[in-house]
Amino acid sequence: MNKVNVEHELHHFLQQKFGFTEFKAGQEEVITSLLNNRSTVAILPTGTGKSLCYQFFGEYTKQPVVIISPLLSLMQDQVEQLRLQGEKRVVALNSNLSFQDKRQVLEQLNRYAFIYLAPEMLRNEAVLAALLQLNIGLLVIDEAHCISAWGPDFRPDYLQLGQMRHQLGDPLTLAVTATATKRVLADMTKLLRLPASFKLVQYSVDRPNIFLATEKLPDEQTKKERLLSLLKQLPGPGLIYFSSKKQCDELTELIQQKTSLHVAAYHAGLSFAERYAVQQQFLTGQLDLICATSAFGMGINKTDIRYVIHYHMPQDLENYVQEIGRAGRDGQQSIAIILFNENDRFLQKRLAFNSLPNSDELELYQQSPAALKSASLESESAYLVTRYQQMGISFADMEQIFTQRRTEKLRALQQMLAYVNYPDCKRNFILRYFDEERVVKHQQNCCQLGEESYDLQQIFANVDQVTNNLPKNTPPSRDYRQVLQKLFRDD
DNA sequence: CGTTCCCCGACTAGTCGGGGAACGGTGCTCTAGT
Repeated sequence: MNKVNVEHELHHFLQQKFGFTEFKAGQEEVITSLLNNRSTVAILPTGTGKSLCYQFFGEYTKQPVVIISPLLSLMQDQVEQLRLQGEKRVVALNSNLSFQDKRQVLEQLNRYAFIYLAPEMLRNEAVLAALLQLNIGLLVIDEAHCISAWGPDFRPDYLQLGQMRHQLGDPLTLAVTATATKRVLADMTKLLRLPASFKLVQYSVDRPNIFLATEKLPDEQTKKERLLSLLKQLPGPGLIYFSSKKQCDELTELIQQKTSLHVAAYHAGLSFAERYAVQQQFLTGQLDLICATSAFGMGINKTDIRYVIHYHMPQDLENYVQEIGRAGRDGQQSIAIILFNENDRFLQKRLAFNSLPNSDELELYQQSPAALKSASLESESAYLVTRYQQMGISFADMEQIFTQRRTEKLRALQQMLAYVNYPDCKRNFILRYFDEERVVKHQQNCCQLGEESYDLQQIFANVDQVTNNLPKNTPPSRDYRQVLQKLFRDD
């Protein structure tokens, strides 16, 4: 079949199976690359329908697709979405399944077209054995930046994915993410052990419809006042990010008291059910804004978020771009604002340092395996040391790895601070950080230069059209209570 | 790692400063017992 016919057939299939008339940017390129049997890394901006790429491949080739996903809620969403599309041969193989259900799924794994699981699940030998029986058509690493961002100090099983991939017979692989610097891309390909011939499909991280601003405030009190005044002026819905659960709760309460906005907090201190309820209320428009920690956001498909405010700047620009990328997916004008106080830098510094075991800790654990064992249930760093040991990494190497990792984190934080203080076009700063050679011309509605003031009314001049102009592909709204009941019917 | 805040004792009756505590994000899985 010649190229034109193939293209025609892919479009025809897209229309028939998914009901779309056009591919979004990058989708066709990724799918074609996979159909040519080339492992692919896809760096596509948020909201471009990355999951369609592998869904299409699975449906088109009728081969099973295994998706490695970082979060249970993300798997849940994707499974539901596929079921809504009429695909019933889909399963999330995780700890939400009862022992019996899990055994049953594993015995009949070949009945499923799409299998979701977390990297930790691959440690389970029964799971690995069942996957080996399968003729995997495509292995997908969803949110693949997690390999580099979470693997070394938080989710060590991400570091094992390359070995797991090899054990599964080096299947055709697709790694997808919205953000990756050259260094993160190098981490991904190395840790996944991708063949040198892999195809890179990369689009700019730039989101031109998001105005970028940073404001320096002398103290906490002025910061709060500025936040409240912004909330009274900004069109919603919106999102505020915090680096502390405590302050996230406190500010949620303050906003409830001082404004008429409907607001809720979202962080890991809440139960799964509470988090799910908040998320659904936000998606269905019952909440005007969410105050959240970095726990919120991955896999959130809300197209009309108008602003993302950072009450605390994040630890690096990768996270920043991920977080502000949740705004304006409908393509309409949106804004990202960092409220910065000099003391905020210490908060991030603490977080960067304390997440990793220090040399005293390592020495203690090395001398006393009993101390390590008893601590590993409670202490994050002891758990990490245990897992590194299981991977066959010596204490000496661990010390080196953690030291290097700390240095990297500090360097990334320095860049974040440099961004906050950057006097020139912030958009260009981001593009440079992500190694893009392209330079954008600074123009109206791009960003705030230096510390000049910016005019919200002018930026949002066309916002009235915005709120009434929802995109056509909005998923059908569901009553979250029904879903919750379904999820917890056994409890 | 570094700031902030609170307590308390010391020199001289309210301020100075030293010590110490608090601050702090992201999630998977498995197990035992209900």
